[in-house]
Amino acid sequence: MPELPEVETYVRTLRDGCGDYQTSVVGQEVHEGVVLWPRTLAAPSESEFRQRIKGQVITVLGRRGKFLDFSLSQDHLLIHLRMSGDLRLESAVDEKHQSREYKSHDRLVLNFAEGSRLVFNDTRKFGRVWLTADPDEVTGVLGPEPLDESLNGEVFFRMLTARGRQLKPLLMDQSFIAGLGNIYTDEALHTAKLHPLTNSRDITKIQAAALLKAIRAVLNEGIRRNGASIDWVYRGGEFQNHFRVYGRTAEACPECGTPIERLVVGQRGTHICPGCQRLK
DNA sequence: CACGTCACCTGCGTGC
DNA sequence: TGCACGCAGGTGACGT
Repeated sequence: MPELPEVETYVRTLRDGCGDYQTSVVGQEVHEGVVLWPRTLAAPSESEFRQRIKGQVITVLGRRGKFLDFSLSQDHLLIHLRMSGDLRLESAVDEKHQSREYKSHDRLVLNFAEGSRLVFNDTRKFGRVWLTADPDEVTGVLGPEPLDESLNGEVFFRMLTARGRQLKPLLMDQSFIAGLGNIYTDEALHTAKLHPLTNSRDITKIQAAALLKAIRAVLNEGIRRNGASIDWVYRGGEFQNHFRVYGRTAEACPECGTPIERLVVGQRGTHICPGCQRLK
């Protein structure tokens, strides 16, 4: 499900409070960790997880690529939502949660000392959670953050031309750049007027700068619109109402009016405007 | 190193 | 109505 903007939205919501529940996970002491679907826990073992997380306090909530990074007193709790993961914070005073019931597809729960709880729900069971003293063991392989100022057109040009790969799979490779998924990659390539099959080695310096600018533009717009909500999983975002190409097969390109085409690249549905995005 | 294929999972929409 | 099929925001393990 989520790409960088959706994960960023979760982080901000959990950190700063949401809707009728104006509280933060930051400062919460974990009273108990409950594992409902064991494979959700990538590491450590379930027994060690429960023992080790008890009593730790959440001090900082951040994001690295598509990972949520909860800094705890001693460890880091890393969560990757993959395709269908969802997080919800339930208040201790919320009547309907007093029974402490679980919803279908709830996989892992953190019960906080003050009575509220954070629940990880994941229909497709692809999501994973890590508890580790060294988050680099998990996120160390990630490429740079696309919104990080230290990444500039010059650096990005060198990164692209150092490889000889199709642009779309390369942009979706988290070790190349962190946070882009199927939606934002299609949107960024369209904005930069680049075909997804273009070889990264053939990119000019100008095109590299334009692509980085496009990536940042679509990510920032996604964040500003609270992410994209498609289907039944993630609610609240509205970026899905502003897609230029993603999921708009046969509709008119907002730039030139040409019908948008769907192709498959690296097993993923890919949307392009054949007028704007030419393959040389 | 680049790329294709399958696996991991569940649920929804479509067409017969 | 039932049912097969294709599709879905992600990633990792293989084989070529």
